[in-house]
Amino acid sequence: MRVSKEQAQTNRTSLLQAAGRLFREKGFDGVGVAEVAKEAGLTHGALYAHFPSKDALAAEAFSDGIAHRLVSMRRRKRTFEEYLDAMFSTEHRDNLANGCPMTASASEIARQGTAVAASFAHAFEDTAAILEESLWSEVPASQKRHLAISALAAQIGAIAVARAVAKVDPSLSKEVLQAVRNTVRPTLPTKGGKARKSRLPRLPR
Amino acid sequence: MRVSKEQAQTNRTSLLQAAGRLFREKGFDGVGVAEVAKEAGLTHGALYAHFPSKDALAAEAFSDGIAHRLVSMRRRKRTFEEYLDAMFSTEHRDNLANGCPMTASASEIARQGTAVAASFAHAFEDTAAILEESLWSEVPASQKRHLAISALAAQIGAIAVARAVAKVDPSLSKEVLQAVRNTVRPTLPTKGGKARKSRLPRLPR
DNA sequence: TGTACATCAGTGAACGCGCGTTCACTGATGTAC
DNA sequence: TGTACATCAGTGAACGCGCGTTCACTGATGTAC
Repeated sequence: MRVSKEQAQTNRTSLLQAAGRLFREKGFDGVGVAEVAKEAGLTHGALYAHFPSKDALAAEAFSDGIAHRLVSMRRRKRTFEEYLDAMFSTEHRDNLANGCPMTASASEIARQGTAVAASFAHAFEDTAAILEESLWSEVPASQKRHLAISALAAQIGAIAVARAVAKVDPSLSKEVLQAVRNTVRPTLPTKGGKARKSRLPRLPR
Repeated sequence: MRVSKEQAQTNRTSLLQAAGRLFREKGFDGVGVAEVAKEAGLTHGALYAHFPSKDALAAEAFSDGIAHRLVSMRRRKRTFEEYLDAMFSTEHRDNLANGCPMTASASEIARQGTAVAASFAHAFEDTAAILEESLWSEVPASQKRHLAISALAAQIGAIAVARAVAKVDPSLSKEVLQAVRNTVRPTLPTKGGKARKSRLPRLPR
């Protein structure tokens, strides 16, 4: 039966959230539309009143998931090092459902439709831009984008590997996170002596 | 009808190769057993004379693909920098079919069975060990494993991202490969002055 | 070496199943008078 | 404000389809004599 416009909008949001979470946890091919609808408290038929296809749902759920992450990153600003701590943490590794959509689906994106790929590209650029802003002023401007991009891409690999081996070799899993985390930490310009690895001045709050 | 033992062995190998290639190209869920069998010149029923299930086929095809890569890496030794050149190349990015199985399936491994995950863990350790040996003696022994692991994991992320955005933003795709490649290059100990980024003495052949 | 027979890799029809999608229908919502 | 009616979000049965797996059968291979 018909529902109010507010209720319809709420249902649409529920579908997007359920889809985002389930796709992150089980992959695009690992979840059916019926499961998504059920999780949102609806039947599968209702889904097609909101989205023309599963593909369209996937693309929109991905964008939506990223948008929420960007908002929360911008709201509570952190230093580059603090972002690294969060990105390479075992908590992030173990939290598929609420983790980064890019990280969850990285190797599957190339096999999805163009809509999902375009969402991914924008998500990557936007997230890298936030990371770039978090780098303190000591880092030469010319290197900031370079650093942000490589930190983000390297983290996607590190988390994917850490998740893959987590059950089978937990110590390797932690080792990978630590190794990559240390590698992407920027090297500051030398001051007469040897190069310093960053030891973090905080951004003004 | 029955075939000779040699032929049966050949067919088994064909199945493994076809499975490896197709799974790399389209993902585990993107290929059916019928397609694998057809690619190997057989019917789907024959597959079950060689493997108990699709899962078992996937795990063995993965191990087999890695084994072949390790053999070819060990045969033609390269320096660490040469490995990096190959790993972060656009050729590797565009060659799903013959690329690294770990890179092709990274974010899907955690959702597969334990057999595939165990194969992945061994593959990662073995590949990292070869990279570690390729690092020239100037690098402190204590850092070698660390460097090898982070280069490998970071590369998996870089290639995944580069593949995801290749169609939609080719210049970002190249930028990611270059940025991560430069980041994982080891920093040599300083000699009185500033730190040097590696400029590559060759391994003895 | 030649013959009879057991073996078993490979074939292809058939199985149940869950998938994405469609559609006739329901009934509360929103609207026109 | 009250009534009649059009709208349309949501339901659930049904669609065709391809999936992984099973199995009775085939016939060349391998083996025992």
